[in-house]
Amino acid sequence: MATPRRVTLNDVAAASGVSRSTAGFVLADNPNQTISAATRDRVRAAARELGYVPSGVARALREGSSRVVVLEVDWAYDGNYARSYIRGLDAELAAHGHVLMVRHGSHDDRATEQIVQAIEPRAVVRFGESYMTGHDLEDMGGGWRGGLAAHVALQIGHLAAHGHTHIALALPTAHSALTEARHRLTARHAQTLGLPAPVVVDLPSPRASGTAALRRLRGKHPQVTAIAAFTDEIALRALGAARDLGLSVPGDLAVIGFDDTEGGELSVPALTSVHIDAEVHGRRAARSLLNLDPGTLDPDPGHVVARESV
Amino acid sequence: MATPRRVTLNDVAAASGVSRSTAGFVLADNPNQTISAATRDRVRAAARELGYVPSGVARALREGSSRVVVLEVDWAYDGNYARSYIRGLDAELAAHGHVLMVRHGSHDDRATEQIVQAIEPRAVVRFGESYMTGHDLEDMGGGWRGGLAAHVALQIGHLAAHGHTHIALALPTAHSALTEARHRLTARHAQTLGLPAPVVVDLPSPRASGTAALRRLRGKHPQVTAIAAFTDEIALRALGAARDLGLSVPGDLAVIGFDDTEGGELSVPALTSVHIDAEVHGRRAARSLLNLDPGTLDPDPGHVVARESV
DNA sequence: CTGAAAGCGCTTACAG
DNA sequence: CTGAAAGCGCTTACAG
Repeated sequence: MATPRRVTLNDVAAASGVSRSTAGFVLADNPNQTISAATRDRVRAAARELGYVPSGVARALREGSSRVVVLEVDWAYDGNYARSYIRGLDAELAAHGHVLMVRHGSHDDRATEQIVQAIEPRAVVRFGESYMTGHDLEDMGGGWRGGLAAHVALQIGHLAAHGHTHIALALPTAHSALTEARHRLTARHAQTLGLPAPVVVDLPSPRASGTAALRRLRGKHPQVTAIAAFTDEIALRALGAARDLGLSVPGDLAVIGFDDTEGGELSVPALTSVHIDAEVHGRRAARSLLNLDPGTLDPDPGHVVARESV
Repeated sequence: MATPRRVTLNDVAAASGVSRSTAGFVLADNPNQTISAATRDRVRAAARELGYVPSGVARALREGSSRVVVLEVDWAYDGNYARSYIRGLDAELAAHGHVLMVRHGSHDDRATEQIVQAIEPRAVVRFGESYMTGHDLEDMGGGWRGGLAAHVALQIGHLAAHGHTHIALALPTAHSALTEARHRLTARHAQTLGLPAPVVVDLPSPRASGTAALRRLRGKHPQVTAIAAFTDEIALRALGAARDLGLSVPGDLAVIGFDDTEGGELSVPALTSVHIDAEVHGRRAARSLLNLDPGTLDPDPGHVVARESV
């Protein structure tokens, strides 16, 4: 079973009776070359007929980088944000002849280095990066219009609208630029609303540890009546801990999630959360990476899904 | 800011005063060439000093495929199986100079084709494939020893041990080779235990649909006292549906998950599930892909985490 | 309007 | 023990 030899540009050239150069110019739609319509048609037909697909590897060697974009993500993510972001990024890259690959796990520089050496991607993106900054994204990334700041405002605003003033922000154990940004934005919005600065709490897994952490929080900060969680996952831990402590939710303690997962829809009580559609974030990130005009797509503003936990 | 030109084999050869060929032979540890120890040392030192890293792209062009392995995964997965599988696969590939990349989303052939064209990976693996088959994996993949069959036996056996005889298997809406395998293996093990063939049920999202589906199941198959779910995620839907119907768990209906997620630990009632560590599966899949000796690693047999739902 | 040629960086059969 | 050379498949400046 010899692997069928791949169809190359040479084959296309031979089949259409032109030189490889000419075939290449036609297929690349090279604007600095004028090729007769007849030749163009012949070359295109031959390419189609032979099922010619350019070798990405050869192209990458020639051009200095491949048409691959690598997205680095940490482990925990299953919310709507990640899914829709990746969907958007993927679709937009595909529309411009690029391919998205994701790299999982904790990312030290050595691993990234290895990938760069292995496939020389056009770009390496860290998940969540454009969500925080968005400098060049006209207020879309970290901004107040459909960005992280806006989503934080939705979360804290919902709690405030239900009369909560002393809020704890539950962040994951491992800090990152994104947790910092969340903290900063949350504090800023609380201030805007005239609320005291939120205290930060770590509600770790497994369940018993989370419960212990919530008990400590209640002891140290008895005024806290609501928890704003970094993710639904962490909000679910808050729910479990509250239950272990015999606290009623939302009576004794309100809990609001972030990024609306299915787990939140099914929890007891059902979790109130911020729903975020990041497809446009993904699309714009793709365009920005490819140095294309960002376009006029507006990010979805997000909304609170009010269920039972606030 | 001119990008610092990459260090090539030519640079190493020049720096150590040998030809490119000789440098190449040394760095590849080519066994058909005898190179004097002095030369070898000079070349190695120069490579180290210059920070030489071979270009994966050039190598791929020359060798016909890159040292990249692509893992295709569908969307929903966040259990221990996937994490540990990917961890093992990644580590083992890395140990042999390869890099793992994952491709997300539903995988039509066109997308796969594009990736193959773009980076010519050494292999493309579908997530879960080796879990089902495992022909060449000495009973490890689909087999009864630390494989899918064994894990299914754990799940159904736990239900049987609690006196359940009429079991429903909750499969995802979208069928695949893996759902087929689960069904087949579940039916087989039920038969082994002398139980009637399990009925299959689809408990879809959103919550209301899942509830309706469970109601129909109860109407049609009133004898069913337990649900064995394809994943924890689906088990959680069963829990939500049972709650909506006023059913007590496990009193009126027992539910057992699969692949032990954090969501199951936090649910109400807490979910009993099958815990699976697939690191060895991942490692052996890597070795098999690379045509290496599978080694002597034994897969973790898995175990039931008994909580409150059975 | 079209073609011959160079070169991206590597591996390795072949000739000394 | 070491080197000159071919070739993987592409793109594109240059010469006709």
